[in-house]
Amino acid sequence: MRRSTLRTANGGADIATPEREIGLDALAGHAGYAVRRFQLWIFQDFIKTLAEADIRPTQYSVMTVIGANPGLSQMAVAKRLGIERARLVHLLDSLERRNFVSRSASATDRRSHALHLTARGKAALAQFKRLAAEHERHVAEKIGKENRERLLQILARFT
Amino acid sequence: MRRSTLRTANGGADIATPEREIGLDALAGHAGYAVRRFQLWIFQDFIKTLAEADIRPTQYSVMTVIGANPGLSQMAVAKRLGIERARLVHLLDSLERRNFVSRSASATDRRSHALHLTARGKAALAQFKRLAAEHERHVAEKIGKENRERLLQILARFT
DNA sequence: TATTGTTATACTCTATAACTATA
DNA sequence: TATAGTTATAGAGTATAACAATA
Repeated sequence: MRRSTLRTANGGADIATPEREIGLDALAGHAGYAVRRFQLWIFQDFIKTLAEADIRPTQYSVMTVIGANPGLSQMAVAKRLGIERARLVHLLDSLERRNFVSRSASATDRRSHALHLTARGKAALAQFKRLAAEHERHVAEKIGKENRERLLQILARFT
Repeated sequence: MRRSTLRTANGGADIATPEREIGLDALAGHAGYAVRRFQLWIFQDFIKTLAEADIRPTQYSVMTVIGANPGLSQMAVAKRLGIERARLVHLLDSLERRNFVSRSASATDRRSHALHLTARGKAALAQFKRLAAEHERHVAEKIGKENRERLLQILARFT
């Protein structure tokens, strides 16, 4: 492999180019690139921090919205969170299998299901929220408390 | 479907709850949720803006880094951009098929390939960069020029 | 006719593991 | 032994299309 090299203080020996020496060129000016890398970091930390609960970000978002808005239809949840309705079917299947969420018949529209957390789901969500708050502290530690708040403010329009 | 309703100015008729009326609860305080929604918006705009060139964000990032650092190995590109080396193989296959990138034998390590843009790749990348700059202007219009710069600053450590 | 939930398909992405040829 | 590139597989995630039941 042709590797560019650089002089160092260690007696002048050539060492392989460290990762950070590879320039990003135009990429450095693209918000999307930085946002994507940050999002990967943040999801990895979320998954790791909530690993003991075996809950992923999307599952957490679905349970949180159902918990705060009992009786919502699948379409309403899907639209609110920007999830495809076809995908929500499988997400709910797995949450129902774990007895966190129930689909019951809607009183007014026989096409749709009313979504509720079960008693077990409510207790579980309380735990998830504690762990998620811990994850959020990791974010604040990583980028700074004020930067985190600025970020939330700037991006509020997308939520 | 059981739908919460609200009084409106239109003579007091009940209307279905609009999406925005569904509360996010704890989700509103999670940077990851906002970042994820923003990232989806930004990638969609990128893909749409570069549709005429048929180039996606990851392909663009790979070509930009190779263009700025000719002769890099696949491992070096993969590590720098946080892409799995197994995935980079397929990404390069498609870029090579379109004659944008070449894999040539490394002079010093017969296990690795030296990556270069072809003449056609260089010309194409110049066009991609013009379109990507247009996409970046959409981002600035969406969140504001200063907010975009603040964002780049806050997230620079992840790039 | 349109909508809700469902099923199915295809393609992208992520995460591994294993193989080969080299080092 | 370890590394670079490759192949393969499995699980998420995304994007569609089509269908039955119902509006």
